[in-house]
Amino acid sequence: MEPGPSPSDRARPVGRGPKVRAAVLAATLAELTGGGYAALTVDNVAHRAGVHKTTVYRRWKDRESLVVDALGEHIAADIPAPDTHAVETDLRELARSLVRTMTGETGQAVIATMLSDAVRVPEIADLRRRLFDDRLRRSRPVIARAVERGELPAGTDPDELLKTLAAPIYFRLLITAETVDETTADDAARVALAAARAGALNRPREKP
Amino acid sequence: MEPGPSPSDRARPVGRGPKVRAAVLAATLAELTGGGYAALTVDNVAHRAGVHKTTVYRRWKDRESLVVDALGEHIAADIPAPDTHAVETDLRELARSLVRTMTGETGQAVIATMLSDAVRVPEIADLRRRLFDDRLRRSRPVIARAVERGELPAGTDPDELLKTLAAPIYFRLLITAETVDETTADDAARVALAAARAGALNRPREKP
DNA sequence: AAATACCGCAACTTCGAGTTGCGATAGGGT
DNA sequence: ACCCTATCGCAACTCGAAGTTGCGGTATTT
Repeated sequence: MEPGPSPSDRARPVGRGPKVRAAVLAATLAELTGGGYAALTVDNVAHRAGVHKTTVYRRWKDRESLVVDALGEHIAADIPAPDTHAVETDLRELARSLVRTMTGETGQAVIATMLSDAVRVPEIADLRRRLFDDRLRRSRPVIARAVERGELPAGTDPDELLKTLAAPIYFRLLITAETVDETTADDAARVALAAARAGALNRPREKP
Repeated sequence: MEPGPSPSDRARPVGRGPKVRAAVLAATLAELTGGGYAALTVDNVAHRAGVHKTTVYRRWKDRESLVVDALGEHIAADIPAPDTHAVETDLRELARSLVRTMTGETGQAVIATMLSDAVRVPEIADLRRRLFDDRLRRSRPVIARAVERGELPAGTDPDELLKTLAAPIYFRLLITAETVDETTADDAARVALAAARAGALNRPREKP
């Protein structure tokens, strides 16, 4: 479509946009870390961004779209993908990295929002899946290398191993609400490694 | 205190209470399974319970207290505590039992609510902790018996083992949103057992 | 059958989501 | 430097749900 009424014409002052957008999204995340999704009001976000409520509604359809956008900006995390040439340390570093992001202020706000009532919004459910899928995709090579080095059984399923590594961390953070730190990460790494070495994380073998 | 104005007098028609209370709490849980915590309105609950909104507010301070009560009625779960005289089957049965309650309609509503914005309510955070603590307390003997039988290393930490057993189930249900069934339970049991047998779930040994 | 505790009803107040019209403003092209 | 226009601020709305209040009706127990 794109009518393109008069491509030769002048005047397209689209300069104020990005600044406002960034300020509002930052304010949204700040409000999420402060009071959570339920306590997030568009008015408070606007005030914090130094902007009027109407401006927010001109750029975002509703509160939910705003939150979706704000979370979307903060899932493109930079995951190191360690390569220490030893499974123990690689797994430990992966687990510690996860703990760092999950216990950070914004990380906690992000995951809490994604598990809050906002889950009813399909886009947010998608974001939640992508959040872990990204991490999974970038961490798979670490496991593959360990298998190639012969440190893990040949049939080891990278995804199963990585989920086994992450699960206890999420569990303690979300369910039992224990304090999660490097020790938790190291324990998780030790458990996952033991299970993998015992062949409990192998791909399901097809029946002969 | 209890003034007890005239204990000899007659007429104390306190009969209508329990019926209303039960109806409202059931309606609350039904609304939670239907639309979640955010979509729960007192008016809808009242309608479903065949009761007027005012009546609800006469018995509960606000929406949150109502939800706290409704969830509280449904955490006194009946957990079997299997005893098959073999760790493999005991663990498998524990995991399967967890999967059953978590994938049930009310079970999902309960856990979703406890992770929703209602977490800001301290009572609900307490309930969430108690929810797993109860299960932990009743399952500990199962592990203790396995250790006594020599099926698990002497220093095995029951709580660590049970958390390792439960974590992947919660994880797949809450984070990756995979389908969770008996296979998931059996996999979790296999992984936890392998880790325990490798001594990765021993109590932290004091330094000599 | 009568007394009392409980409930239904309607009419409030308050607060946040989301909308609208108008006037002010800032940034880009010339 | 100047104008043009997209964008923003402001105020005044509608709407729905939380929570409250006073009055009159109903059920339950003795």
